[in-house]
Amino acid sequence: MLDIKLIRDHEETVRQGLKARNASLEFLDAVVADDTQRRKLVTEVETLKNQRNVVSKDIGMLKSKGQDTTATQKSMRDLGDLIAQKDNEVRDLEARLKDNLLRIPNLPHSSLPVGTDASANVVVRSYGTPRQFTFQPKGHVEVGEKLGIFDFARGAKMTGSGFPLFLGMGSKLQRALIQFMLDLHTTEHGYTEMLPPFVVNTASMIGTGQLPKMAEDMYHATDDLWLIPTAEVPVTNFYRDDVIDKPLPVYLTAYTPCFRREAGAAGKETRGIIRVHQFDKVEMVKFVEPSTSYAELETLVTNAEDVLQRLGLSYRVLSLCTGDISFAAAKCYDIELWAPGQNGWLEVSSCSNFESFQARRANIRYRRQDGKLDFVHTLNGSGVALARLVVAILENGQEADGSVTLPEAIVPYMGGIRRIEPPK
RNA sequence: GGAGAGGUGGCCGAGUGGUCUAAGGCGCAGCACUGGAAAUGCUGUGUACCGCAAGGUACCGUGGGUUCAAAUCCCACCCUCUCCGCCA
Repeated sequence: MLDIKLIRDHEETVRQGLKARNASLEFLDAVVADDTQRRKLVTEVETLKNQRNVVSKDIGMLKSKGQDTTATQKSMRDLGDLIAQKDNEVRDLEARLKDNLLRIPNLPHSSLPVGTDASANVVVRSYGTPRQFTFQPKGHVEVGEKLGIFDFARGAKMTGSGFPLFLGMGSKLQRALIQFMLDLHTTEHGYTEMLPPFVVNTASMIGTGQLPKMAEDMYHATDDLWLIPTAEVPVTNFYRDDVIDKPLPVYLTAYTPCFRREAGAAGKETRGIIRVHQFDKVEMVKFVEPSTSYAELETLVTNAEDVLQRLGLSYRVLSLCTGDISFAAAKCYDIELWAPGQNGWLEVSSCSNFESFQARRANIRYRRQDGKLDFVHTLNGSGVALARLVVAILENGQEADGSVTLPEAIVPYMGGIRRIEPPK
């Protein structure tokens, strides 16, 4: 959520920012109009309330002296009706104002490349050199099916398409990678591990920015609970409506499954486990002092890169352009893994600085040096997303005989297994 | 799911319709006293919104309602604790 004062005082700047990211201006227009109207109305109704408070106090005093106050009470009843009526107007106006405000995306940071779509994203660095194959590398579906480590047909039978099912070494590999990443972030990068609920309430979804706009992209359960699309939601909401009582920065990390309806995405990358409705992910979340958030974003990205470097995978880091960053982000780096079977790049991490956008929605504050309360800056990044990581490991590690050599770093987590062999 | 108790400022806790402008305590900050400290004393100490300001308005779990006036009365809901039931 943008600061209403920023909109009030620098409307043109806000307008330019929204244009740069191709956002609709209709919500901004509505907010500007309602804000003016609201302030006028609030001033009016508060004057009336002051009148009522003063007179009511008098009534109390007069009554204690035994005087008759019937006439005053009658006129106050009318005043009360007027106040109630205006209060209702204010309430309706504020509800609409808030709802529209929640639909305005964050403003892009000045350092972003300008552009309308992904083609304007900029590669800021690359790591590793893609392996040269002596044979034609296969896609992960073919590799994995031969190894018997997943069974998409049965996943589709028990749930539906897009719900992958891992078996045997595939299942173990997922588990090993989760363990490996959590250990890395907790022991070397300074994060505290959390295992949060996998479903959250509506207030949490609003807090991180999924609602109200992205309701169609998520699974909504009974009791008004939502399946989380990312651990970002429960972990960031850990401090919702709180004043953080420990020194900043606070780093948290969590493994969770992620559930995404991917509404409208059918037909694109639907084969295998590249785009699915359920996947596992280790997420990193930071709560930081505003002045440090861009430096913190850089280290966040390197924390994610560290995972990939240790696994010996080739990747590139992209700075997303103004037209391609997500709703709540002010700046975002994507990390993409090289997948030889796809002959292309796979997004496995998205690291974003939300500045105070989420903190303002979720009301997450800290006490500044001068004693004043202020909103923190929040950041999060995948560290990293599974399934696609598995794709890269399978496709990069495949051998001519159909086996897959695993990255050295994961071997201890696999109980010493270095290679997944096809069943005899 | 059932029964009972409860939810008040950073914390503890009083307050059952009218100077509540929420007592008192703890904590914190400043000052005094002191060689320095402890102890003691004094002073200050919530948030948001409206307003150029003076000032005003709102907030006692949340949302409604009654009333001239609600922390206080009524209704619904949420959460916590205790016990019972069910249960991996």
